[in-house]
Amino acid sequence: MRDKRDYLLQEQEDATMLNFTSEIVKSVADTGLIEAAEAEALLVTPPKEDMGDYALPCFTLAKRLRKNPAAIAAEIAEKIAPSELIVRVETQGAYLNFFVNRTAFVRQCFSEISDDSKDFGATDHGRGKTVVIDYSSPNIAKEFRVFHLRTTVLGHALYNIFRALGYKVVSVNHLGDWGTQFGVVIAAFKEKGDREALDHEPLKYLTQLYVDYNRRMAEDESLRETARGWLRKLEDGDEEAHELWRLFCDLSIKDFKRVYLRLGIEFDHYLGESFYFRFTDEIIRKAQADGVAVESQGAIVIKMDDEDIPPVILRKSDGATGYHTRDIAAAIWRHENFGFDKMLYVVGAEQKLYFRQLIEALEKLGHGWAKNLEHVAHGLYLDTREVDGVQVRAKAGTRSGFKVILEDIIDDAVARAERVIDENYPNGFPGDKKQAAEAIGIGAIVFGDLKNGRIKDVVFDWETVLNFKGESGPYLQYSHARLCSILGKYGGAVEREVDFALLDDPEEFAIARLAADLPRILLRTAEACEPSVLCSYLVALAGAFNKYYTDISRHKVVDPANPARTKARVLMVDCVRRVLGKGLKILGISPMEKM
RNA sequence: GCACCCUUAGCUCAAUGGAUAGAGCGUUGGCCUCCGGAGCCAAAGGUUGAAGGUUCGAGUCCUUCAGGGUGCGCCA
Repeated sequence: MRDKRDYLLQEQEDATMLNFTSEIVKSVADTGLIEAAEAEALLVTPPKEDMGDYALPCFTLAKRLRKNPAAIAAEIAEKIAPSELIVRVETQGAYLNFFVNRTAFVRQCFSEISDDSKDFGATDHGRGKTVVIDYSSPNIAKEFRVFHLRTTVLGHALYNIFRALGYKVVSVNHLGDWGTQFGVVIAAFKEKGDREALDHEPLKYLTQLYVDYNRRMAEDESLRETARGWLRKLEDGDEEAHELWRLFCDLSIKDFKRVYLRLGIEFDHYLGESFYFRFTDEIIRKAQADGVAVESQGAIVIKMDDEDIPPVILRKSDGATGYHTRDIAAAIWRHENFGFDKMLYVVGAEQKLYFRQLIEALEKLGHGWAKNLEHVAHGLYLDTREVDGVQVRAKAGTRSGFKVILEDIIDDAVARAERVIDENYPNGFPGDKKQAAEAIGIGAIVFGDLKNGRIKDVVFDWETVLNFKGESGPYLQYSHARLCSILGKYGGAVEREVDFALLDDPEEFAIARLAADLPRILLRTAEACEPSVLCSYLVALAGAFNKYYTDISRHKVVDPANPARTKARVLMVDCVRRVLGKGLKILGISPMEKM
């Protein structure tokens, strides 16, 4: 028995990482100068390692106690006796700095992470709760463009995060498969449609038809009328219109699924707007009967409390239903069928007003649960281009002439990954090169998107996306592959009972602190619906390990001359690998074992 | 015109109201006899758009202004 304190800790089988913070909170609360809850909220990590492991700023106490904050800190410090977990308390000005028992910390951290009976990072935060996530939701008959990447990748990451936190998660792809655009596409196809071209590249061809007809429609009112006519026929159940619509939908979904498959995304439900059309008549009838909806300028609308906000249009003056009507029906149907506690709409920030209207309309219709709907707004992809010699930013879209097909971007990133593999493996890659390139290219694109704060507009920059160095998906994947490689070099099974006192290097403690943070990071990510939090965390973790690893003279992991230390370090490597791998999977990126 | 969002290093972005504002890219200079160089280290780069205010403490909260973006009844 090397250290009695370690023995004591071993008996606390269900100890969690939070023990360290709760011990600190308890010790300061015991002084009677501050409440436990307040202390917990104030607890921070010092900016520099030598200042301590946890810190409590005492400024807020100064006013209440009418004393100099530095004096208060000193007073508290004096009353705290060292314990098994907290070995020392120091003051620096008004800051109270705590130093933990690092061996105990490292033991607890790595024991928990390596415990296969527990899913480290997972919590029961969402047990018994259901969250519905509405994301991606592309429009039928329109190409899947780079703009869709944000909602698709964000929604998928949120899906994984909420699931990790114990929620029941239902993903819904609210396909844009109804509305005026179908009048346009059917009219265009009837006019000069080519079945062969359609079968060859459905989305590309349908988009062409749409763009072309749309442009001519702006100048020719009769074309507009024809399109409106086809939409009416579609809504009235006309057989020919319905048949064409079905064909366009089937071909489009097939194209979308090919992209989703590459991104590793599956939806629990593909329920487009057309599915909810059957409920809209009843909703409108009831809204009118209840006096919630009124006639206005030939349309049937729900007026908003704030007169400056335009009303929700349930039925347009031409008799067709609106986008809002189908979303109202969708929300009600989902509430009846999924019984959600929360529903997230992962949709661009430009639709903020739209969702505010939707929620208010649902509340007016008597659905109190509408307060559980949240618009998880994200920024736009912007394109930079020169106009009259100046760089301007503009929304990337078909109309502006900037057209980037998502699949083309994926292909380019994958091709780039393949080139890098060829450079690094002149004698051939030991494994499935195509598969590796696919995972790396997609990792680059997915991470390149998610690392941005979601509300920020993203300027699409090839240089950044295709640069696999630095803060990138491939950097994290590479770090993971290297961790795997070290374990492969070690060869044996990872042992969990090791001499933790041998992990006494400050860098090892820093790695443990980061690794131990995963559960807290996942909670923060979910609460803010902000996967960029998890992204920064993973970069910090990988960076801490890469730094440690590079100093081979001091930190050689596998060292036959020192078997006991090797075992301890191998456990640490395995734990970092587990945390990094878990984080990457949540983001929707493949953790590579070799690349 | 009105509403909402954004503005941090040359570029792209970080920073639960807390200590000296951090990364990456790019630039310059280092580091493979040894577990994978898609890595690591270092240098240079800042009046956090401007001015007030709240606070013990503001990149962060409030007000005004400037610049940019987005939206504003029958597109989805």
